[in-house]
Amino acid sequence: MQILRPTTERTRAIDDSEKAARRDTLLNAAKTLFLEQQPSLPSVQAIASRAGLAKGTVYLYFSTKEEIFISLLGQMYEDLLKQMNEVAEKAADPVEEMVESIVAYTHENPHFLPLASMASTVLEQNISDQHLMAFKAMLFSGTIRLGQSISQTVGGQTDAEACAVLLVHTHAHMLGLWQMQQMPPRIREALSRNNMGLLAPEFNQALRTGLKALWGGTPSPP
Amino acid sequence: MQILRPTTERTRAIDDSEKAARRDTLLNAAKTLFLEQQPSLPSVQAIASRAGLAKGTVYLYFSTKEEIFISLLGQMYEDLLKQMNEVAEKAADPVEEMVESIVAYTHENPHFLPLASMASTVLEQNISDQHLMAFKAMLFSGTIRLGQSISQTVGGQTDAEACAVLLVHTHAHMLGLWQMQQMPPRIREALSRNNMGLLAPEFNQALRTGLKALWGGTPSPP
Amino acid sequence: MQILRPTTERTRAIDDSEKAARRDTLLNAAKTLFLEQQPSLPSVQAIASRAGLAKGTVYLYFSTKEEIFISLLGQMYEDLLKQMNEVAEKAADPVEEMVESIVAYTHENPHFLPLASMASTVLEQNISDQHLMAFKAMLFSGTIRLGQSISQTVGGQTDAEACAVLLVHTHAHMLGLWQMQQMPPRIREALSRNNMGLLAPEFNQALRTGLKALWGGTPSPP
Amino acid sequence: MQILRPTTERTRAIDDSEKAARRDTLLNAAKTLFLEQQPSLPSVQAIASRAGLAKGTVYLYFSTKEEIFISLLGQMYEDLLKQMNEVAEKAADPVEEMVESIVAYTHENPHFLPLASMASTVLEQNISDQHLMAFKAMLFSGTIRLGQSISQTVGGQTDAEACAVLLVHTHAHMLGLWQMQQMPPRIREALSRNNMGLLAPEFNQALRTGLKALWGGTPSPP
DNA sequence: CATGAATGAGATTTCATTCAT
DNA sequence: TATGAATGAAATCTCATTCAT
Repeated sequence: MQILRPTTERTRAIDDSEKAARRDTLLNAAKTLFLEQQPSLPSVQAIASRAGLAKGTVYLYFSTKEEIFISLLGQMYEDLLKQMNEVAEKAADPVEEMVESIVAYTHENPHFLPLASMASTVLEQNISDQHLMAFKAMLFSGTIRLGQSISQTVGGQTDAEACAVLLVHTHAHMLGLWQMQQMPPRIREALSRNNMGLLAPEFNQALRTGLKALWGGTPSPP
Repeated sequence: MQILRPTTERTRAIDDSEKAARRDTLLNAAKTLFLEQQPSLPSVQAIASRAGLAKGTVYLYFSTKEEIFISLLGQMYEDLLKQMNEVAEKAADPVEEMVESIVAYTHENPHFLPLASMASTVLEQNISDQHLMAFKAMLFSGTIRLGQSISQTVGGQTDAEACAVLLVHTHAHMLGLWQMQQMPPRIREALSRNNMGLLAPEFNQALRTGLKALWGGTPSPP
Repeated sequence: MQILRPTTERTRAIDDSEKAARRDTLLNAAKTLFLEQQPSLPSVQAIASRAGLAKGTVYLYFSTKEEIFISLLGQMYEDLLKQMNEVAEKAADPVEEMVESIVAYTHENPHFLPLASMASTVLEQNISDQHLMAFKAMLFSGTIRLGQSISQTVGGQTDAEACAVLLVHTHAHMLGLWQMQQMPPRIREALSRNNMGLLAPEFNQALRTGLKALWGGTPSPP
Repeated sequence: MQILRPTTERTRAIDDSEKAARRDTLLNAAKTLFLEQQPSLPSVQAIASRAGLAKGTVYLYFSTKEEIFISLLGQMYEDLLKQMNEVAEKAADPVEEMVESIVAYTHENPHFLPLASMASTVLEQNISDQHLMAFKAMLFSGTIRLGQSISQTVGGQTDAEACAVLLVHTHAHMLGLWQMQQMPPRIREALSRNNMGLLAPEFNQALRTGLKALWGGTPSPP
């Protein structure tokens, strides 16, 4: 009696879970290739080959290449927001821990900020309004929810909405800082040699500094 | 004795001023076209035609298309830094006035932030190390200088270096905020209709808020 | 005693009449879609969807897309030949009435001539020899039969074979005329505006003229 | 002193005659390939390779693949009309000689009728209105001119306009006949084996028969 | 019988850059 | 210096057909 049949042996994704798995395979292939050839998006052919599928198959799961990467990015935002939420709910010093959460996340997901930086200039240019709105809606609800968590944790003095606004600024700050320090290693070294390291701020440290300033008005619980 | 020959009839730029003029013609054409078809960069053919020149001629003045736009962007950063410097030197409330200076500049130069947002992901990917370093060096010295001005204006409690660091954060914040609110008008409207306006913060106002928080620790002169 | 089970709920065509019905459903879907998007053949996916079936099911009934349309075309030729036969058997002026029969048929079946025009260049390129021969055989026997009818009606001076040859010419003439006048409406209007209407002859009238000339030698019965 | 420099050594078509030559090279490559793989149009890549040029170069001379073939077809119609004109001007029996002219032309240019048969269903579907109108205008003026020649030759009883109309019918008949006899050799043989040769009329002979009937009313000069 | 996931060949077109003239 | 012809690498996306389920 056969019970265990490895799903990987199926050549067709028939039910929804198999389809989701195949979608994930494609997303992973896209992620891997993007990491290899940053900052340009890999071609659909390359993604398909890496996933062991045909080019046409990719278009069964995503309707444009950019949709693949928005999807990847959306997943990451969701993960990050969830992780920050968990932190916010039990943190003694939410700001400090949020920063650490972001820093850790970007470290574990090195394609997150490169992709996030392409969102407005590249990715959002070739996806349907519907997908874009879904992405934004997810971002919105996650931000609101996180704002509420933080507000509750730090006490009543900062309301949820103010927290949400601060989160938007946090996001902007993170994006901008990352782009500033983003450059080919040889350029970074050259800047460093010429004492212009100011222009290539170390991301983690700069983020801590920046966010503390931004959230500074928010009193930590005594 | 100079024989009068109308410069407009000359088809070749012989001396340096003529060359500079031709370069400017190209930069202006590039700027105009970019404004028309944001957020994608216009083609070299389009830039050349708009400038009344042939495609090959563009490559006598710039070695890649991206170099044109980095050049345009560099000019704008220079202008903005200079303008902020003037403000910083005589401002009563430097932070307030710096924000207004940025807001005014971005208003007068609507291609500034779109281009700045493409710097790390698009423009810097296809220019020579040399040009990139020149761009960074200009940015560096401008930042240092502005930091000094601000430091002097606000008094000795905040040193020049700290001001430079704050300027880097200011830059990051501006970039990130702009990217967050950047989206097709119909998406903006849809967000607004769904009470998700939080995700499309009004740039000027958000920048004021953000920068005040960032610079907040800096005491204004009594 | 037949148990009532609504045929529409059956998802499988078991007996031959059900299979024929399903085939007809597909043919109708193909016809409708072709009329909508002339002059290109609709996709198999579109035909299947319109018929309420899956794409793979189409291939249970036809082995290529072109076979669907050859089938449709064959049906129409059969109908037309039959209709002309009826006319020929009792007509006072067979040529005159044949023309009217064709004109009426093409009017009632607007997809007939567009498809017939694609026969040699598109449809016949992707069907099996067997199907092509069946199509030709049907055409042949129909032509022969009609030739005999006409021959009998008009009297012994024109033999059946000569009539069949004239029918082949009739067919050719009809096809060619239709293709000449076939063009996008805006082009037709432009031709008309420039007094080049000669190139877009009105089909019905031109067919009458042409066929009268072709059959002219055939004496009508006194 | 170098005088003769073979134009074929130039790698760039600078002046108009060189450009025309290059266009011809492409048209010839297209013609050759079409003859080899009739009835499908060769790919642009194949045409470019055959011409010893790059794919992009093709698009400097033609804006779509279909434009190449309409151009080829237009050239052929022009040649044929001119040739028929010469014949008509001095022929004793214009109809007879016109038929021979067509037969000879189609024999020497075996890609003529295959392409002409694709005109309305394939070629005209992907070219600009402008090119299509130019094609039609050429056809129109050639037809008018030929009609006048014929009218003059045969004497005043058939006016030029009637001749033009007959030419349109001649064209239609030729197209239709060719399509009827057009089929893969093995099918032709099978028809023949089954005594269905009627359906694959020998083009030259059938054309003679058809055109004589069409032009029959036109009295030859005594 | 029916399904629809998977395939993968193919086709068009753009455009930055080079380099012969 | 200036030109613009030529290049050719991409890149996206469609769709007829197959075949595992």
